[in-house]
Amino acid sequence: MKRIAESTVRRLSIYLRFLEEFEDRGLSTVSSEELARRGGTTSAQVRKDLSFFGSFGKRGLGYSVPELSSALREILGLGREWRVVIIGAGKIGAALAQYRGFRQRGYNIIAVYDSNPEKIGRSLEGIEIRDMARFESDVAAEQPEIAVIAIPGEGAQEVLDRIVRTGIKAVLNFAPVQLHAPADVTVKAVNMAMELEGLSFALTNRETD
Amino acid sequence: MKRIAESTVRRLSIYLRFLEEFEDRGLSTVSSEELARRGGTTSAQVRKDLSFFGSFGKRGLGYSVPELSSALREILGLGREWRVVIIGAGKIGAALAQYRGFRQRGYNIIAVYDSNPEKIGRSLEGIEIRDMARFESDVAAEQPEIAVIAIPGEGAQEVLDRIVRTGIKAVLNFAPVQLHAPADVTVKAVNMAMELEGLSFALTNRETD
DNA sequence: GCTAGTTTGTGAACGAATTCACAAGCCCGA
DNA sequence: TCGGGCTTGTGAATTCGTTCACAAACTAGC
Repeated sequence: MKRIAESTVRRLSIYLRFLEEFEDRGLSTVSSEELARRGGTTSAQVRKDLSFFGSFGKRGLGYSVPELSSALREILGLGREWRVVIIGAGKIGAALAQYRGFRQRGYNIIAVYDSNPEKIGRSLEGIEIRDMARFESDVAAEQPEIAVIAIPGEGAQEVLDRIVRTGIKAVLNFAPVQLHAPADVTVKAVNMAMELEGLSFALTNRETD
Repeated sequence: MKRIAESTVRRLSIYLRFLEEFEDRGLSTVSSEELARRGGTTSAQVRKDLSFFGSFGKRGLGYSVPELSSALREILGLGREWRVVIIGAGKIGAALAQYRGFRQRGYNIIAVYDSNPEKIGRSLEGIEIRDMARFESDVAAEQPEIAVIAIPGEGAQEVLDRIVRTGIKAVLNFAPVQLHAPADVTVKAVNMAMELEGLSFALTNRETD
């Protein structure tokens, strides 16, 4: 398979969200034009994005909503359950544990880890908070595919190193630091500090162009 | 000024974070090579990024840490205070309100808004939860520059429309939906559902290339 | 079954962002 | 004060992603 741009994958997520909405409303077909308008892009972009994965539409008619959404779900890896562990039972970890969108899309949170004895043994929305000391042996036994880092920046690289050593290949990082991992491990960052700076940059450099 | 790529601005944020770390450690100069290694990019990229804004280094020596970090802070709009309002006092809104990194960098949360009578009048980490009905008149009086949307997807576009009508030009969106705004309003999205799908895509399409 | 009207899929053209490569400039030690 | 060793700043080359433009393929109405 040809290398797919990250921007393409992001747009596929967006298209899927609209398709699910259309599915709920019982619409049967949709054009690239319609998807583009909703997703804030162009119809050519939509068609090009889809063309990397195959040919899903009918000329003159558009795309079948159920067919395309099922194809996108398959492409995005939503056709199966994923086991997820969260590291850090602070505010962010807690907000993530309760987020319903996770389980809904097949991301199954199997445990939250923390080092704080106060928190260990309690539960968050029915999910057990476990001692971080157990992390490696638990991963060996339960084989989660995805780890979420939800701790402050200082310890984050160290935790990532531990995650990498267990063999987990996909990490979502909420700590506001740049992390380093081997090339075969995918790390995505959600960094609101960076987004805010993007906003103040835009506000600051507004009329100067 | 020439149009600056979003990716450039993101990297500037990353560089700044390292520079602040170096400042704390009392280091006086840094090379593009060092910044690149830490930031996961190349030295040429670092120099090109900076070159859009001026010439900050000394050939043969590198960049002065205090000078470059102060220049980056200025560029990123961190040389002043920004007034921020959060819409939504749920889990995400609460996590944001308590996040210390905000105030630290000059983002001053002046209020949280919600429509739930149970929550109105209470406070989150010392920040008042106000009735969403007051939103427009409060904004007119207090002139916040940045609004954060921290509510579920369904009401998000409607809230964005209200924000836009007040004249606020910068919005950070945590709702997992694609929002539409006029071109003069900058909307940044933090969408963990999308990031997760990027991860499961990577896991799914790993060895097939 | 034929024609008018759509909409896809995709090479080719374009534009944007990254990387290369090197002259220019600076520091330091002799 | 001169030369060797670094490191910046930046045009040019390259790579990557988006947009254009149109033939191919389908529907529907007559």
